[in-house]
Amino acid sequence: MARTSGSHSEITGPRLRAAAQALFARHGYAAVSMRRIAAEVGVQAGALYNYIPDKQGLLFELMKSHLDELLAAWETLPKGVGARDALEAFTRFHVRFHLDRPDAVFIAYMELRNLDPANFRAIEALRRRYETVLEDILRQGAAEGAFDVADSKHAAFAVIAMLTGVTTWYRDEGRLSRAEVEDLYWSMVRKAVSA
Amino acid sequence: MARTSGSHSEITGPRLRAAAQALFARHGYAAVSMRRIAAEVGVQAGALYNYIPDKQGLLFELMKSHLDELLAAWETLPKGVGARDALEAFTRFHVRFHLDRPDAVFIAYMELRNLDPANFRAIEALRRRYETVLEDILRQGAAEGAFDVADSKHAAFAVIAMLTGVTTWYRDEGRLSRAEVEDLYWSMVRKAVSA
DNA sequence: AGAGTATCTGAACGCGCGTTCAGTTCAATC
DNA sequence: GATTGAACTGAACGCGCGTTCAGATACTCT
Repeated sequence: MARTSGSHSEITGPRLRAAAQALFARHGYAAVSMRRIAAEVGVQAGALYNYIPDKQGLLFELMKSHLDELLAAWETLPKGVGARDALEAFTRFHVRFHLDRPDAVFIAYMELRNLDPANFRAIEALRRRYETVLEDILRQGAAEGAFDVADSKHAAFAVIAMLTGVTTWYRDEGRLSRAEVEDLYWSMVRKAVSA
Repeated sequence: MARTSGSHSEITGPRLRAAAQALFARHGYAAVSMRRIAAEVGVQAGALYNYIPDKQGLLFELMKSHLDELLAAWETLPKGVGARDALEAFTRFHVRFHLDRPDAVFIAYMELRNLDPANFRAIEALRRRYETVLEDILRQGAAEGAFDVADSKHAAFAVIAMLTGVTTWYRDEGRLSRAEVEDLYWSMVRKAVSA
């Protein structure tokens, strides 16, 4: 299925994921039916099962691909050497990445409890990897004396929570540009961990 | 109903709210059925309607009473006069209050999208009032020159997001005491807004 | 033109949902 | 001990759920 020469629509798979992502973000996984997703794509509900194993698999794939993309994007980002530069890069990267994908972010943070146990463990592991990125930066900076963080792990949690919160209020039509938002958060993060 | 001389159980109302709060926090509003709540209370589903108008009303009442309590608790808190002391009081109060009510906090932040429009507006207004408390503290501190925050409103959002994030990782059995957690967050908040 | 195949429809499956309500239970009151 | 009335049961209501699948459809390839 969905091979190199489909007869009807070659793009139903991506359209399905896009529709599910928007609906899950807006109404929540449990409140969105397969029929509603299908209607958005323009097919009957049964047709969706040519592209996904089941509803749970659809949720898992959305969350996994989001986190895979997050980690991959960070790893390919060119960055400096010092802890301070790394922290600034991380802060700006996180804000920018999250502002570009509000729906995926919302789902990744809110639908964890709707994952099957095995899927939950897989997603948690990816999330933990990302948290460790910041944790390592903070630890390195503390060792260098550039930062004053007594507890790198919990400081990392606090910073990520603060940064991710940007998605709850930022609107493209709003008063602040993305660059201004980046600056605002970088200013607070920089001071919060400073020696 | 539920007057001073009920025949069966005088305490079913509070037990219903407690059960619903725990289940909603754990599994989400849309994923919890009235029958499951009823089983937790030890009655049949129909009996619940002696205490609530409907499922939506139950969710609304949980969220509203949480936010009412939050605002009332802040307003009765004795506090100093300066912006710095007010910010410390707010920070410690917020962390303590939220650590004491993880389920209510979770629901208040995650089930907004399951509220009917009218209920949503009521809850949003209460939330906005609370955000304004911090916003005013930051603005006052900036005016006094004690803080360096260019944008009180968005700084308030960032600080609240950071503080509320404590509920995602804190466990009573964990390494840090509540006092240590308060100190940790106060240290970061203080520096983040400092001049 | 005909075969082959990816795709989708439309109906059906059993099930659990929120909510209602006539009837039952039971403690308090007279 | 009869009456009251709050509390609760148990069954029922229509409905939408996730999922399956036989059959129809429409495209590609020979």
